[in-house]
Amino acid sequence: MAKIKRDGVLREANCTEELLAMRDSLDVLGGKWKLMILRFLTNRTHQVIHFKKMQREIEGISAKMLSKELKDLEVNLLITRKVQDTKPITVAYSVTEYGKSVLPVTETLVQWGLNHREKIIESI
Amino acid sequence: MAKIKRDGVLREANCTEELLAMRDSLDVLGGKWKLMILRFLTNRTHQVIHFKKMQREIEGISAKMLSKELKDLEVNLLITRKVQDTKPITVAYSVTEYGKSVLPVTETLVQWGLNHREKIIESI
DNA sequence: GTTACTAGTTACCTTAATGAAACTATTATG
DNA sequence: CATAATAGTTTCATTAAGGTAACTAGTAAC
Repeated sequence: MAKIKRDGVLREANCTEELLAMRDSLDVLGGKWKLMILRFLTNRTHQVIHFKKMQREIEGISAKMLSKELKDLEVNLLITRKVQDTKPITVAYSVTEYGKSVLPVTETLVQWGLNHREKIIESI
Repeated sequence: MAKIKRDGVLREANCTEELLAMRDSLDVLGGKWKLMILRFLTNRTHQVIHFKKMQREIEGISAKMLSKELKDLEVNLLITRKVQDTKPITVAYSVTEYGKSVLPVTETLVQWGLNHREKIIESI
């Protein structure tokens, strides 16, 4: 296991410390939609993404949940929200550089999900 | 984006497909405790892990939740449960080989959590 | 003036998730 | 006989999560 420095001394990084780090991640990224939204936005950094577009393309999410989750992600500096002076007004959402740091997480989840589906299918 | 074969033709893997895979992962691994438990067990494949030990070392989990989550993980073939004929009886839990396939997921979450904590601290 | 689009918000409701504490059962120790 | 350890289960309660549908507000097209 890795060594880390704390309280001025080197000591063994114990499992507890790893679990606490994971708890931090899950507090910020956990729940049904946050990682989905981040993945969606990260896949489309070359496009302007509006609220309604996300609601249409992220299957199953309601306006209420989308609105709430977007606020949470913005507070944690993972996405930005920009009102555009169009008529009717539109709001452009995009991932921040920091938000892009979540990509390895969503990538492992996508890969695991694909593999899991294969495993389920071949077990029938 | 990667190409995948479906319906006998090659077509572009769209975001929807990635999101569906992630949805599958979250359905199996989501929630407050499952990834914590898997990480804990994966870190201790060289030890025998009993119910009470997990309850003591996974901070904040109750007997009820631990019991329920362990059942879910067992159903999905991610862990095994073995009753040992000791007095008092003990039950040994361990990750399966398939359960170990979740390691990349927990690893990225641990790393992201460590990085996130740093970022929070330096932003004060 | 009615319909439709944008981007949400609000109220109401149901279900899922979680927790605390008490409890069962077995066996051993003092 | 009381205490303590194992591995949970059960009951009761609360909180969090999530859904539906109606609604606001501004603007434009028909």
